Amino acid sequence: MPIIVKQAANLLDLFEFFATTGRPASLAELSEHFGWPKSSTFNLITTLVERGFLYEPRPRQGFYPTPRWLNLAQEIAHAEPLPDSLQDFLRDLARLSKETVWLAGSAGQHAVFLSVIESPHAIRYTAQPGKRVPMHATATGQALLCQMPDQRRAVLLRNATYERFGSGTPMTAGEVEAIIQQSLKRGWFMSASAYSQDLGGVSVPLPLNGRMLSATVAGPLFRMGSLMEETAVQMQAAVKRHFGKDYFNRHLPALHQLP
Amino acid sequence: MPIIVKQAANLLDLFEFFATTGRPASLAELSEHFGWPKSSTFNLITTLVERGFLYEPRPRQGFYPTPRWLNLAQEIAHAEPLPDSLQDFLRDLARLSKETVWLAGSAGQHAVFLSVIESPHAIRYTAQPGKRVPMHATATGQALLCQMPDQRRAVLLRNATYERFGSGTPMTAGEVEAIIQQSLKRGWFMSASAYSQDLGGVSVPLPLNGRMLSATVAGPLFRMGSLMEETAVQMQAAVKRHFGKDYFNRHLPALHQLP
DNA sequence: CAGTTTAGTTCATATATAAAGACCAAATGT
DNA sequence: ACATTTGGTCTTTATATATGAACTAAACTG
Repeated sequence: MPIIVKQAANLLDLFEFFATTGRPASLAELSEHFGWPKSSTFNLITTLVERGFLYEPRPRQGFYPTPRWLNLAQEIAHAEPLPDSLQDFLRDLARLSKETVWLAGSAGQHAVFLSVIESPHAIRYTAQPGKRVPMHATATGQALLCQMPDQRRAVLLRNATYERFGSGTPMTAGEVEAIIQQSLKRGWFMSASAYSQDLGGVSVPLPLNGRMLSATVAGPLFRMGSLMEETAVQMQAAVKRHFGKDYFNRHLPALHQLP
Repeated sequence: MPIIVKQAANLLDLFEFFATTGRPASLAELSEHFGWPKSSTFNLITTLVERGFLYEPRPRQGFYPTPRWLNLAQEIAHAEPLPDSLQDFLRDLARLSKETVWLAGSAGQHAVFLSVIESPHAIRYTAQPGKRVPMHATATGQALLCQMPDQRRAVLLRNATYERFGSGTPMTAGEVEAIIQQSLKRGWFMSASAYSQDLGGVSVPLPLNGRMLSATVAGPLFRMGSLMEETAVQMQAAVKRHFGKDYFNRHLPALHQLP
């Protein structure tokens, strides 16, 4: 249903492939690995080479991405950075909670993870930047939704596709809206197996100079279950420490402030 | 003639676009900027969003690449790094020569710039990682060619397309081979307007743990013209400083060593 | 060094896809 | 509150493109 541009997606696959293998790869290897016809693989590689994104570190030992990727990615990240204060804040959360923590933004009907610090526990929630979860069915997403103008939120929730992911998945726009209002009154957003099985999490909205973000702490329900309220208090305190005592008053008056 | 995968190239264009503008862009903006139909632009953006490579920093203010790009690029760069010693070496060359210096590897018939430090002079040679120049017609490329097994070099030179770029461009495989032999005997590779007009440069081959690299110092001919020999001596000395006194003996016995 | 296997390249064509245009929604201005 | 403009989405189809197959060149192997 969604229109995927095949060769753009293939290029991303290739990019991810090199990131995980970390080794040069020959045409034959790539063709084999992805199940692409040799000729197609050839064309794609040629394109990348022509544009200076792929080279041969060692003669006849295969191709590898040039530092150009890193260069461009750094320029991009540098121009519209997640402020250092945010990274500090995240690190703080990670340290206090010992669970996996992340920052998310929005993209259509989904929340996208922008920065992740994984828990040190062996059993933990695992994710990386770029991971997407449905906005309406997750605490992370709801903490984004609550920052939108009412009208836009209404539109988004109307167009959402309501699928049952777990026991607590909301199935109508009304339900989601109710959860959001209730969460604002409570002061934090909660998820407990609504989207990811056995996952418990606490999210807070985090508007920052016009950017619409949210922060989440999450882990296995058996660890998080009883600690949610406590985690929420910690999170709000951390927000105030990092972004100013009156941060919520100024940017999120609708959110209940915990003691 | 070369087969370019259009949508892969478009994706690269988009990537580069964000790196240069550094701002979020809406579908309409992108469509307008590239002259792509709205529908095509939509499809491409959708693909990127679906894969977690694009998000909306601010509601309705357009899309921007997620940190995922940076993440992957860092993993890639980290797994097969240009050693720090190489970067130090480059910096040293830049400081000594006050000209633009770079490191290059090979990709098909071209040399690709992997790392560049630009001259502080207002009039200087400008380049960035990913830039490609024909292997047979540049000092940078010839310094790579000389490291190949004779047979591979022969094949490459046979398949090369000989185009006249400037006064000194070699036009046959034989000419290139002669230049290479002569340069090895001299101890360094020279270019003077053979490919880039008014550009003078000195290159040395730089094989490093199996990798086939070359280093080049280049600037406008009016500055470099009389300093080539001197620059070459400095470069060889720098190589010995950074990679060991007997580096050339061990890795490049064919290269004449300057006093 | 000849024979065999593997790797890379080219090309015609069936097929998947990019794009034109119509449509819809939501801001913005009056 | 209405009209207008702007931004985003959907669908159909002509067309550009991905690919199978055939080919060439290089690397092994005994």
